[in-house]
Amino acid sequence: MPYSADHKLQSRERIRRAAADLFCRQGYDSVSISQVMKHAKMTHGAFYAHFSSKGALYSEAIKSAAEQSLFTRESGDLTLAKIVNLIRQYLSLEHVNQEVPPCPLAFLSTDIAHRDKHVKASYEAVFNGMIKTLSKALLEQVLMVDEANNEKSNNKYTDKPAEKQGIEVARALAQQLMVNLVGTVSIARNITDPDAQKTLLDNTKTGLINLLTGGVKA
Amino acid sequence: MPYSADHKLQSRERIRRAAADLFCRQGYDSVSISQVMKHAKMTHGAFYAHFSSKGALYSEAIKSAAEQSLFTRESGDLTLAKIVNLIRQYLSLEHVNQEVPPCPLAFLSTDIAHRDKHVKASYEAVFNGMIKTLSKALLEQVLMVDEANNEKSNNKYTDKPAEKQGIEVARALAQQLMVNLVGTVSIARNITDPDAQKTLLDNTKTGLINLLTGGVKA
DNA sequence: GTCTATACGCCGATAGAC
DNA sequence: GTCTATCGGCGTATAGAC
Repeated sequence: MPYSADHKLQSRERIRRAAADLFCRQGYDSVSISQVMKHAKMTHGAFYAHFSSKGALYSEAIKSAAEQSLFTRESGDLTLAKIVNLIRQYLSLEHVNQEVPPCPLAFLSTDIAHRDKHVKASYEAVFNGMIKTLSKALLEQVLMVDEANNEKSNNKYTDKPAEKQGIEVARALAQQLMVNLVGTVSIARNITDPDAQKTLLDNTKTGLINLLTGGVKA
Repeated sequence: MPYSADHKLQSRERIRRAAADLFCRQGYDSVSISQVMKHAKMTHGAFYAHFSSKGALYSEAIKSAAEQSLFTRESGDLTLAKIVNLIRQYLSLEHVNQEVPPCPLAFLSTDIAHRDKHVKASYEAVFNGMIKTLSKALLEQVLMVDEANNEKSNNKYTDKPAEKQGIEVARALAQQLMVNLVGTVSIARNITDPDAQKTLLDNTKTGLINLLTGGVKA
């Protein structure tokens, strides 16, 4: 056995990472297998010892991109302050310009819509994972805000236990957050005027921070 | 002159529309010129009498898609009620599934990021047009809401004329609106579970309507 | 302006040596 | 497992007849 099992895993991982980087940068069709393998320091022919097709690689690349993205890297024991920090990084020019590992949800969204169900399943899994992480972290915050609000306003959810209601609110909040992040970055990538780009990013930034820190301006 | 000038314009417009439809459905790379021309009831070779390259066609197709999208079709003399209606249509399953002419901003976003500056310029022009239309319509609404709020809360913008401040708020509101619409549809397209898809769309729907009709729940 | 025919290149996938 | 070499197909773009 001239090659160890570990060596194969390492090669596979190099391909996965190279693919994640290139696909995020150029999209599915504009990246060739030769190109990926070249970045992974191998040749074209070796590819099929690791993946059955280009589509299968794409599915893996989405997960790999998610693993490397700032979302995963910063999400250990998320506090509200950390979430705010995450928002700032996500909506930074560095992220839009891919100077940091980008979020596949924003950088590959329309590309994925044209692929098969396995690829979409990867996207969906990444999305659900982020929602889960976020909503769990937001739950505590939501309960605190609710408690504060209940003192000065009528509670229209009195027919439900506070905690169960909180979970729903937290999930909805997490979804709103993700939608705003992905939408803003998706659009900002196609805006060439740097001032307009910055305005767009900043606008969402303040909007989201307002949303999370109580929701209401006045 | 066996062909009238009008005939040429008609042919060009057929190509433009066919391209808009196909690009939105399949993305740039997956659509061939032969395919576009077939939908336009012509053959491959005739294409270059109308456009200089596939990229030039793409740039035009983005504008064509915008012209046909529900956003343009419904935006004559926008009232708040019409905007709410627009939001409902935009965030409908029919739009996500492209049973109505789709919004290129949501359906082509990552695809466009990989093309040249002319293509991006088209995207940017469409985006700016929509922001302009929306913010103009929202301005009136914002001023009304401000007036109402000023009676029961402190106005933190007292150092600026109300109208000028209103324009900025309206633009910010329009951007937030667009970001939410584009982000939600971009993500929802890749969600296979119909229930999760519907939840996502509905969640943004209520969030945006709350945002527009005063911003605050309580 | 539209047609048919074709030049030319690139890509995904496979075959077979080492 | 990785290499080199190649097959088969399809893409953009062009040439030239009508």
